[in-house]
Amino acid sequence: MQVKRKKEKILKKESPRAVGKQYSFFEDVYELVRQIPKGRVTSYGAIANYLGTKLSARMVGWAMNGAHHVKPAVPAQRVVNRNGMLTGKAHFSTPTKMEELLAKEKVKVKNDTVVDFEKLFWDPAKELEI
DNA sequence: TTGTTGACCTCTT
DNA sequence: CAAGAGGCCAACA
Repeated sequence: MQVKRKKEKILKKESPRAVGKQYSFFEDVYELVRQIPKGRVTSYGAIANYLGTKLSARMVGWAMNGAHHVKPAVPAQRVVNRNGMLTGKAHFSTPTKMEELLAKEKVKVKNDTVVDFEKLFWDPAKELEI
């Protein structure tokens, strides 16, 4: 994973355990998510896959869990599951926050699912050319 | 310190 | 075709 891992010092209080490592899955996830273009979306699996461990898509979700109190803000609303469903909307400040944020980016959401998900899908492996 | 859980994905029955 | 289980890593009790 040749992600632009800037030697930032995030994960201060977020990942006490990761402090010793300096870098972690989370950091890479945040970096990647921040690079998602406006109006585009991607999936947990794609991120996990890009980072090398496609089997740890769950961790991407965990990373998002802490994304709320991380700065700069991580556009977690652009990350959905494989079906384009807003599974993590419940974790936002309000259940509709995620949908609203996407709406501002001209991303249509219907029944908690991103419309034209396949078209708006942003594959990091391709866009960033691993 | 060990065990359970979690915003998921994929393979197997 | 539908349902179940496994697997990754980190946080929390």
